[in-house]
Amino acid sequence: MERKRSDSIADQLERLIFDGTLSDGERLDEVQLAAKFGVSRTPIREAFQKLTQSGLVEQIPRRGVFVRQPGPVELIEMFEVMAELESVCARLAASRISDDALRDLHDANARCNAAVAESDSESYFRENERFHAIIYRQSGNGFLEQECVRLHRRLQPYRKTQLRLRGRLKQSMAEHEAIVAALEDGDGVLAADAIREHVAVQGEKFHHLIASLKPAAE
Amino acid sequence: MERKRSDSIADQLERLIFDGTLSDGERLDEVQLAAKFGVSRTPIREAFQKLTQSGLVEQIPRRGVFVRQPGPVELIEMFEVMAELESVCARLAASRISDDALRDLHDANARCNAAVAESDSESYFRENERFHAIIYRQSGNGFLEQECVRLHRRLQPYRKTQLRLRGRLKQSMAEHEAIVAALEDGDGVLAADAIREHVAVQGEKFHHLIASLKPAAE
DNA sequence: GTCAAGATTTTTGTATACAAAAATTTAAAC
DNA sequence: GTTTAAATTTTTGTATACAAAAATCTTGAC
Repeated sequence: MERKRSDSIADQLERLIFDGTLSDGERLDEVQLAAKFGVSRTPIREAFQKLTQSGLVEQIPRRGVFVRQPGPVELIEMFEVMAELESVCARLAASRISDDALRDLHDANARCNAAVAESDSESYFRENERFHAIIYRQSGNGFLEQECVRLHRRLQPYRKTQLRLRGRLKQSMAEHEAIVAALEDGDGVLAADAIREHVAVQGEKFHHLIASLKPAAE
Repeated sequence: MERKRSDSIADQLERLIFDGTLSDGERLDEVQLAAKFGVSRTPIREAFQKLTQSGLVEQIPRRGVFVRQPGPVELIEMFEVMAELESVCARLAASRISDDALRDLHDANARCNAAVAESDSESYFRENERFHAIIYRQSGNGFLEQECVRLHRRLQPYRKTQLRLRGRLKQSMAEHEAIVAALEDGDGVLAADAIREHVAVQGEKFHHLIASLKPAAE
């Protein structure tokens, strides 16, 4: 199953934070969680450190750990950074991308389209992730790729909220096509601008979404 | 002194890795280090996790932790990403920067120049870091700022090798001036290009440096 | 009744003990 | 002499025990 008990626990806690079961500012009790997971405090504490690393949790010495849900501002900021990082990937990839990778991009797009048609959100996200991962890889910079994957993964749960926005998916696919076209032309600037907009708009949409949900929640 | 025993140990191990006392691929023995630091295995293991997070060490389950010095390729990649991130900061800062911040940039530059004149590398690095930190801050994106500080800190030890390169510091200061000028003009594109080159050249210089050292070492 | 100081309880951080997995050594078979 | 398999030793991962710090509760003074 998992490599270590603490890894499994970290994953489970991560999911609980992502889906909102553990809300912002909530304190995570070591002994309580230890009992819940049927382990001692040690693996729980190790899991806490992993979560601290991902920024999902804040550890205050001698006080405990608290879940740290990024607020709207931080999320917008993260999407902005994601947009810029992907933009860099695209610019670098434009001159380095292989024909195989271009074929893979087309393939991922085709599968994405199919998923949209079938409203299969699960496979949509899988193929969308593959699309972006290919561009990261084709930047030719392994460290950049790593950083992109890390941030993409961290933003994943917030990306899902976009499914609710009517017409967004279809437009998103059109943007994918434009990005691939720019890469095929080897036009780095165009590809960079296209993907920056593509990602940045997700952050903005997300912003509008939560802004529109706010009044209803009160 | 420190918040926790494990934090202090993590810092000390970090320094040992940075200065090369602990070389690449070397295995870190828990009990040995515990004895050396006069603590139990627990804080050592916590320190390991922190180092894993910073990428300085690799943890292989059931096998142990191994020092992971970034190779030349990875370092070049990291400098490239740093250059792009700072470039983004400058572009965003150009339209958002405050007069106070511009004054601080001039001030940091003046101190940098003074440090160069006195060959005071300690204060040179402090003021250089301040210069870059101001630009990160003025991007107006807190998350971006955080990521920049993180990467800057990680590259710090490798930046120091540049002190050996004759004339580099003086040129570097001229580049700083050009960056500030572009920011004062509110020219985001120019500022972005200037700082990208400024940082990227560090990576290249570093590359040349290690390349020139390689044959001598054999 | 309110506030403060001390005592008690929690809770975190560290040490130690134990279990399971990997590495190493030893021994036996060919 | 080499190779392989079992036994021993190391070493990691987890549990438990203990100490110190923080939080909470209690009690007493005003």
